[in-house]
Amino acid sequence: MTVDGAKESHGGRRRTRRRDQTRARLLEAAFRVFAARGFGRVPIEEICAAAGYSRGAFYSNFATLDDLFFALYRERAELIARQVAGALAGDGAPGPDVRTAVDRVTEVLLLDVDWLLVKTDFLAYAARRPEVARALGEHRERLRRAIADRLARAGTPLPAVLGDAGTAAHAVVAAYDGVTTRLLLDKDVDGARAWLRRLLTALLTDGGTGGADPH
Amino acid sequence: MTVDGAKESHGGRRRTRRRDQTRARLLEAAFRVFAARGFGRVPIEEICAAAGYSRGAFYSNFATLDDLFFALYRERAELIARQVAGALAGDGAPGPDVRTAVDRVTEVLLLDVDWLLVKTDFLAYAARRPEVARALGEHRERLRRAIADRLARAGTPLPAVLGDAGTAAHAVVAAYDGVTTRLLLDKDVDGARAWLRRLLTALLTDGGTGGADPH
DNA sequence: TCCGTTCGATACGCGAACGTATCGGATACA
DNA sequence: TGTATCCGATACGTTCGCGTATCGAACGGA
Repeated sequence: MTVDGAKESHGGRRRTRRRDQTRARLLEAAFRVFAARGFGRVPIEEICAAAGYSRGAFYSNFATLDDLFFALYRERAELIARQVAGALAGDGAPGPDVRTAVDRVTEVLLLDVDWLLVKTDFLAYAARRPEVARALGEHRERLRRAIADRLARAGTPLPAVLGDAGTAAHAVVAAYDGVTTRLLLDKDVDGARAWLRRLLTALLTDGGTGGADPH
Repeated sequence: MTVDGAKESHGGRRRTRRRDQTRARLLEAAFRVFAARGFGRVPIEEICAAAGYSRGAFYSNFATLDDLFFALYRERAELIARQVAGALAGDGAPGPDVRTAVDRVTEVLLLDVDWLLVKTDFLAYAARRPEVARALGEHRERLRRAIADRLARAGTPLPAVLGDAGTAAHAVVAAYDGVTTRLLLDKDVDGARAWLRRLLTALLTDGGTGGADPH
C-alpha cells in the first residue's frame, strides 16, 4: 500500500501544507483535462502533467482515477449547491415572488460549460454504478429541497398541474437538466440562460395571457 | 489500408451478404456493451467477443471505435425518430388536441434505459467535437420539427409564454431531456413516463385550475 | 540548526490493447 | 462446378498506461 492519503480517516497526519496544495492542484488540473477530453479517455499522467506533477504525486494522493473523479465532482457540486442555496436565501429585498427567484437561479446556474461537461460525464458514470447513483441522487435531492423551500415561501401560487412545491422543484431541476443538454450542443450560454428563464416561467406561473380555457 | 468497408462510397463492391450480417451483429453487440460499460471504457476486442467475432472482423468493417459509435448512434436515432414521427402522424382518430399527442409521445419515448445510457455517452462525446455536435443538433432539429408540426396542427392553443409551436417543441425536447437525467439515476421507467406526461401537460396547456392571475 | 518524517520524482516490470500483415476458408458469379 | 474475390481469424510487434518500489529532497518540530 503506497496510498494512504486517499483515506482521510488518518488520525495523526503530520505534514499537510504541501500535500493539500498538490492535491488541490491535481483536482484543478483534472477538472480542466476532463472538461476538455472527457473522463474515460484521460490517462492519469495527462492530469499530472497538466498540474505540473509526476505520477508519483497522483498515487500518493489518490487510490485510483475514479477516486479523483468522485472527489472532484463532490467538491464542485458542493460549491454550486452553496451558490444556489445562497442565491435563493439571500434574495430578501425585492419581494418573495416566484419571478425574482427564477431570475436569481437563472443567473447562478449555467455559468460554466466546462462544469456541465464534467457533470454529464459524471452522470454517465453514476448511471452505471448504483452506489454512485445513490450519492448523486442525494446531492440532487438537497438541491431540490432548497428550491422547494424557496418556492413554498413564495407568495405566488403554483399551477395546479404541478401540485406542491416539492413537485414543482422537481420540475425546475428537470428544466435545468433539459436546458443543459441543449447548451452542451450549441454552447450558447446566454441563449440557454434566457431559454431556461422562459421555461421556468412557463412552468411556475399559470400561462396567463395565452389562449382560451383548456379543453 | 486494410480498412475500406468503412467507406460506403465504394462503387462496385461484390460481396455483401455475410459482410452486412457481421456488421449488423457488431453494431448490436456494441450497443449492449456500450450500454453496460460506457463508451470510452470499452476495448474493441470486448465488442467483437460479444458479437462472436475476432478483431479482424472489426477492422474489416470499421476504421476506428469512434466510427462504430457514430454509426451505432446514427442507426438507432433514425429508428427512434421514425417511431416518434409515426406516433405523431398516425394519431388521427381520437381528435387532434394536444393531450392525445402528449400521451402518444410519452408512450413511445422513454422505453429503453439502455438507449438513454448510450445517448448520454454520445452527448458527452459530441459536446467535445463540433462536427459531431452539429450532426447531433441536426438530428434533434428534425425531431423537433415533427413535434412542432404536430403541435401546430392541434386545436388547443398554447400558453403565451412559450409562443409559437416551434418554441413549444423546444420545450418538449427540453422536458424529455430533463426527465432522461432523472431516469438514468433512479431507473424508474414508469415513474419517468408519468412524470414526463405531467411536465408536458404543465408546459403545453395553461395551468388551468391553478391559482389566481399572474401579477 | 538538526533530525525524523513525509512527499513526490524516477525507474522498473508488466499487462492490455492497438493496428498490421498474412493466410485459409467462404462466397458470389460465370 | 470452378475460380477469382472477399471476408474474417490468427499471429505478430509495438506502444501505452498502469502500479510498485526506491530514493533524494522538502518540510515541520525541537
